[in-house]
Amino acid sequence: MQDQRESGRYQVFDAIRSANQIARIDIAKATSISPATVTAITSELLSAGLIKELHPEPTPGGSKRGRPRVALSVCDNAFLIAGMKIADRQISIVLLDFGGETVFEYAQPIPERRMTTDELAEIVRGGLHAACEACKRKMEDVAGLGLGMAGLIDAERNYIYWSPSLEARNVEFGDALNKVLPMPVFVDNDANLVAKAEQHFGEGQGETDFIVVTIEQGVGMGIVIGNEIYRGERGCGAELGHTKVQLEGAMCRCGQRGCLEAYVGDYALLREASVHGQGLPHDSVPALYAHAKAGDATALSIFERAGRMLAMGLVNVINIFDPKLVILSGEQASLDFFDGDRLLDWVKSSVVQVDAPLPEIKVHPWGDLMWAKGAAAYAIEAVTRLKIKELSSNAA
Amino acid sequence: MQDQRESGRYQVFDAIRSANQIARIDIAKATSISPATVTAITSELLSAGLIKELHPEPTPGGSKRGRPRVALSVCDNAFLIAGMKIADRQISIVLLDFGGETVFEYAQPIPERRMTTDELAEIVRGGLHAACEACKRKMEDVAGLGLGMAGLIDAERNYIYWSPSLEARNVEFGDALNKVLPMPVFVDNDANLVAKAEQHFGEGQGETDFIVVTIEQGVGMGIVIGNEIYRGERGCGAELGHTKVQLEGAMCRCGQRGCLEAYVGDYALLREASVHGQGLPHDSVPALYAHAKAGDATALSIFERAGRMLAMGLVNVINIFDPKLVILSGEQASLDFFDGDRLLDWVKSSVVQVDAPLPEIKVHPWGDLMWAKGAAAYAIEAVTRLKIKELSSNAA
DNA sequence: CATATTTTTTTTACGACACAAATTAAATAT
DNA sequence: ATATTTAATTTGTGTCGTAAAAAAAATATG
Repeated sequence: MQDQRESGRYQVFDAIRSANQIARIDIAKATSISPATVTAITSELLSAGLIKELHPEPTPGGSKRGRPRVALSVCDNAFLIAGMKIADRQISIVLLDFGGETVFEYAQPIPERRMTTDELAEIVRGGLHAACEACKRKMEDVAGLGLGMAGLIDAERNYIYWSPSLEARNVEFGDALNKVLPMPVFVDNDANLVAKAEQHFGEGQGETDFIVVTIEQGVGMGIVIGNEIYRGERGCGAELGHTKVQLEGAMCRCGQRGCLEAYVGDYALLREASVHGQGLPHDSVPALYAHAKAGDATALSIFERAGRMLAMGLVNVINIFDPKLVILSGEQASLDFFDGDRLLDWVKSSVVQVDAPLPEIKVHPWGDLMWAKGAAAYAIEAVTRLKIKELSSNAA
Repeated sequence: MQDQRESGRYQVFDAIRSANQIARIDIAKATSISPATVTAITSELLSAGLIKELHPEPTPGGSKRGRPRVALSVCDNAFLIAGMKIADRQISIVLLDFGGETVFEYAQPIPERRMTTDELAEIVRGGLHAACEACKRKMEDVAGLGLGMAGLIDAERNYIYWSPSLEARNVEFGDALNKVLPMPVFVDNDANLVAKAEQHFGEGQGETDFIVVTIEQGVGMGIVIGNEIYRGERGCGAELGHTKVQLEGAMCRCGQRGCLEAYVGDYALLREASVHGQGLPHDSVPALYAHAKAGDATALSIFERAGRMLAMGLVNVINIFDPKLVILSGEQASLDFFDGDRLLDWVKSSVVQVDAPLPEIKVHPWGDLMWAKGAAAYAIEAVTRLKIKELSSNAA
């Protein structure tokens, strides 16, 4: 984020991780760093134990003759990384090795939705401890923890302006966690972490600029510009869900009117159903959706309007950012509610028309664990940066 | 934009320009480059004629004793730079010296609004020629021309997807201009150029990240992130005016419905007035505004609704970018129409609420020439980069 | 089967660059 | 006159990345 100094080392390492396994000469090609420098850097990373040589050499892309290329890969067991998502009623934890492979998954219900800072910190500690126990690792083995939660969060400071999980506002949550956890912790808004997940494991692999829109209870957004999450001045931008789509519009749970979320959030759909009465279910979106599927005109119109509003939000994002790629990310069910194809048609007909290809819009359904994986990806990045910084200064 | 290689030289040069005059040691402090390197770089720039020593030494910040600091400043007369804005009915041209001081201003009516590519190129050439004549300079003296116009423009390619000034779509306007002009030309969307103008001459001086919203016939936006204009993938982002603020809303001149511009553009205001009849003027916004000022309830409500819609647009920008600074830029009259203070109150009450200072919102009225000055600032940047690149490669 | 060929990796030598430290320059204070 | 202070320049050093050369490790060939 701040300094691009140890860029060489980081670039090389990144090339290795994203390629999974790659020979030195291909690293040179991919990064346009000279082979000589690649040798220098890799030998350093090698002796630091961050990467390893794959000796059986499963002939990656090579040719028949000549010295065989020896593939490098990140040393999976160099560090253990944890990612955690704090949701309403449960926490999900994933443990990844340093290469990004899932080692263990774990979930645990939590008692209250809102807690004090110390209670929540204890929940985090306890959850991580339990997960480590369950897979017979020590918590001290975990080199970093990424933590995702809803709310307005300044990731650079591990600071929480507000979160539905916390009673207090303006919490130095990083401090509270450092008191009970031995490893560095990295807190971020969950939508940003979905962006990280897409970048490392999903549709954003290899892309330097894209936007992720998450659809669940609310609507979130993660903005990736130049491989970095864009966070704004105070770290609380990308609030697509509270973008206004109607002057003096529907009441949102944030207390303001006309927010996108007040039209497409689950509570917004149920609110409409309940007002109408007429036997429509108003306590479960899937149930309501079943009625729509069965052809109930009212239910259909509820989903249709919500979809149009969502399309409006997407259009605004595209008109503002002119991104190369937009990823619509959420659970399969949530995506179904809005009927991907119809949604995309609306979007395409409403963006500023240019005689150039429209931004690509990919729909990417995925499950609950991805939140935690995104958190872990964030932690892997941070730990890598730490370790490489250590390396650079040790060398000096 | 692409490579940060000759960063040292550029940083030093930039420090000199933005400080107007500054001693070497202060450059070192400001850029945290060592004095030794500053000496090396400045002597290079000096011998290239890009900067000069100010010998009378008007004691900048110095102290009493010791070797007196000698101030450096950019060599104003190193190059002559031109900026041009193409508007509906006229072109405005400004000639700046290399230090950013205005040398000459010039305006000229143009016959048609829409023209063929070659006609418009000829207008540009003719206008620049006339301006040079009028101040007794040769067109060959102009080292670069910045050109601003409305429309969807890919600045990096000098390519115009669409512009109200051109009959054709998808025009390689850079090529057309290169055929008739001897100097390099840099074309950009006018809203981006207002951002450049704010960055160099206005409220954006010294800021690395800010957003400029322009209010005139339409609504435009320029996004500055990390000192660079954000342009998006195809170079046609930041279309705030065509952001949707109402589902299935009012018809916009772009052919779509519900665009912000369809509520706050001048034609939108007049459309409302004309529908109502009742003696309200519907061919001049100032005239309509006079009625509002005089207390006409209908006229008032027209401006009020437009203002609320504009506030909605600003709120969306803030919720998405969480910027440090937003500059509202336009002619005094346009800003009056929307009543700055009331507008800001609406905005402040509708952004996502965080217990952290809100982004600063500055209102900056300015005149017609600023468009052209922004275009010139863009050209100065580009020419500087060219010259410093030349320097770097000549040294090698 | 020795030798040529090909391809990858490592080593070597060099040029860029920026910096710290030392030096020089140019003024004022005593 | 000489000391002091401050600014600018010079000098020598270390880092960094590269091109070119060398080495390594395989296959092809007569």
